[in-house]
Amino acid sequence: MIDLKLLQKDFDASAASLKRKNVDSELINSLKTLSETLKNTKLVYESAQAAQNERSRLFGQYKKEGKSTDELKVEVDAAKAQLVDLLEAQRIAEEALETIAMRVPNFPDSDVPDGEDENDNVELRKVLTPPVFSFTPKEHWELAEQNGWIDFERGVKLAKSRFSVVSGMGARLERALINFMLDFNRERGFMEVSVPMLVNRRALEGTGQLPKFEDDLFKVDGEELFLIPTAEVPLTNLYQDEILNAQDLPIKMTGYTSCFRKEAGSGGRDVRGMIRQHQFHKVELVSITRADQSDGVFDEMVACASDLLAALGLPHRLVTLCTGDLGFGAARTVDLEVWLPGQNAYREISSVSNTRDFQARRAKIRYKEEGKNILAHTLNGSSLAVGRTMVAIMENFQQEDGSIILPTVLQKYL
RNA sequence: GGACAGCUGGCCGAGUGGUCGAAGGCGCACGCCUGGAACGCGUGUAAAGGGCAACCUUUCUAGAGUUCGAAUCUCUAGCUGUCCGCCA
Repeated sequence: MIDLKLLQKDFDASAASLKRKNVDSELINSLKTLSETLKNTKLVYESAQAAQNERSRLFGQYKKEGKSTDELKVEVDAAKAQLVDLLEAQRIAEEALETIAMRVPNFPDSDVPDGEDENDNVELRKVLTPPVFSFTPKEHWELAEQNGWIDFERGVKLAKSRFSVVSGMGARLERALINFMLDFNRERGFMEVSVPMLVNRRALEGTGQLPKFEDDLFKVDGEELFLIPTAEVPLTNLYQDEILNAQDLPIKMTGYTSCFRKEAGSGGRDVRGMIRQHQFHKVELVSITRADQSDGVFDEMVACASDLLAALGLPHRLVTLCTGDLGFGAARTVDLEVWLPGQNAYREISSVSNTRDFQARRAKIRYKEEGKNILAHTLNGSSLAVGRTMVAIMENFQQEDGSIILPTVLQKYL
């Protein structure tokens, strides 16, 4: 959630900032109006309540002193009805504000480039040179089927479309990648954590998936539980509603989970192959930091993911997302796009975001510094999406006969 | 699934109707002590919101109720623990 005080205090600048993220200006205006209404409503209620509290205090005093309370009781009863109405008005104002505020995205950082969509993202740098082939490189699904690694049909038989089965060397590669990634991240100072893959509504509100994006989530029937779309949700919410010691920060974590997404809005994109599945594996990085640490940790996380790709020998590039392509909770995001020879294109394999205090405000993650409670900064990044890494390995290291040479760093994991 | 017990501040824990936002302890911060530290001693220390000072409001798991007044009484839900049952 954005800082509503800031919106009040510096409305023009805040509104301009949100507009860069394509937030409807009517929404911004109503946010302002609603928070002002709430403030006024509260003021009225609170002074009425203060008067009532005083009368109740007197009541006790009169009883002790043996004075008559008859007159006071008439007063108290009269004020009571009014208080109920005022409280109800306040509740309505609160609800109205929250309904909107929880659906407003985060401010982008001021230095994030303006833009409409992914075409306006800005390339930071390229790492490693794409391989040159003496033959026409195949796309990964062809290679996967030829090598017997992935069985798309049987995945559909077991569940539905966008599910697949990985077997043989494919399954071993998947497991090797997960272990390699976790070890790599751990060596960079990220503590390994294993978390639930089902979470409650509160957790998803904390990181911003709810209330706005419920259609993208798989929900367990009859339970208030959802399958996680990313390990970012449980890892970040680990510290939900806690006040941390400043000296314990930054907390840097890595975790492996399966992720589940409905891919509701993805239309017919990437239906073939394993780029966009309902269930996929991902090793995630999450950090909780002090406000002054998050830029530094952000760079560490980007470097960690990029170095991981480099260690696997995978050519990739780093791009800064423009305002229009930025996610709901992100103030800034760097995407890592891996080179896919079969598609002759760079495709997203990791996304590292700094949400600043946006998630922390929702999830109430704070730290104590000089006696004050300060909202923490939370960051998340994939390191890496396992399925897409397999795709990249297949396409980049394919031979003319369709066989695949696996990266040497994985040898000890296979 | 059944029975019983519990849920209080960063943590532990006292508190059974009226200055209780809550004793005490731990932790933490500052000061004294010390060559420096530990120990010891002293002081301070819940959160959110509003004025941004005094102060006011809200919060003792959540919701509803009783009452002039609820951490304290009643009901419901959730969670935790223990025992039993069931199943891996």
